[in-house]
Amino acid sequence: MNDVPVAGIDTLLHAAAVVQAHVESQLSRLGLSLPKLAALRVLRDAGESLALGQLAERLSCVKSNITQLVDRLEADGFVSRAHDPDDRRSRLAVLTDAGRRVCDEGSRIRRDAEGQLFASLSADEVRQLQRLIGKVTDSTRGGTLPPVP
Amino acid sequence: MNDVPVAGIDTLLHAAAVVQAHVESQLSRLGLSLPKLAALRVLRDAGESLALGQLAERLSCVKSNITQLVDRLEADGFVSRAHDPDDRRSRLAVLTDAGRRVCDEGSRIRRDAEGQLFASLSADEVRQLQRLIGKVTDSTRGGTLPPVP
DNA sequence: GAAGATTGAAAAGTCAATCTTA
DNA sequence: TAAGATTGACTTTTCAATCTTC
Repeated sequence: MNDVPVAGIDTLLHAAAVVQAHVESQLSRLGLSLPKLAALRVLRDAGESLALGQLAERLSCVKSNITQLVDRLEADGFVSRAHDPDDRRSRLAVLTDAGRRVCDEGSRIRRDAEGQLFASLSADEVRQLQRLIGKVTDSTRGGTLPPVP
Repeated sequence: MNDVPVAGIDTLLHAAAVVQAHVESQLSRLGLSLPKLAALRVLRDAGESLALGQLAERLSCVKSNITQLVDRLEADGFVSRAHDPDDRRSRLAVLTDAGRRVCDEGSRIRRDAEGQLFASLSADEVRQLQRLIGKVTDSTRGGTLPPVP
């Protein structure tokens, strides 16, 4: 009946939406989105190729999502699928030359955008922000808030 | 080449995902999601009904999104469409009895979840978090960071 | 012509079911 | 049977094109 905003689900979700939109507007000129860039970075850090299941695990998402994300990255020419010589069930996502280039450039753009977004915060404020966000994030884990079945 | 995480795009986006998932896991037993609940709350606060265009504006999203969101809410029985007597182009979204009930109950759930998520922060820490997030959000506006065309 | 709404296509995510291989 | 990947259905969002009405 009252609905007084106690603290800030909306504040947090709105800020995330703003930040995401800002970074993606910069990435879009490379034909990249944040999910695409994240996948390319995981591949690069893993040494150019990874089984789709591994990719799903490292991106903390479900396997069917990866199937479709790799579909789009393959259509973009940033990744190709290959057979796993050790297990014929498994498919490897392999970074192409174009994928490697766009990953490096996208990582630069992302880092610059991050710098811009947090430029108005002092180093101490950044640490504070990390700490406070961490307290919120952690509150959903560790039995403090048991998940509703 | 270096990719040192300067501050925290990932921290912020991850926290938002965690918070959203937490709240939606609680709302799901009512058949509600955050977008659905937000729409119901806007309707309730507007006095039970609103033209779809107004709804889009107050939810800060595009009109075609509202068309489909209202489709789903109508399928749920929480909203119905009506004709605008003053303008035959316009459609009104009208809160049903079930919609009103679920809006009230969803608002309670949302408020409780908010309390739980921020329970480990002191009142002062909550203010700090709001202030710091506000600085990040504001950095994308006001000419500090002109949008890339 | 411009405003209001809808439709169709796309990206990103989830889940459930299925198909192939181990 | 279980693991790996895909497919199909659904939600949420955007954009472009369209249709009706002003």
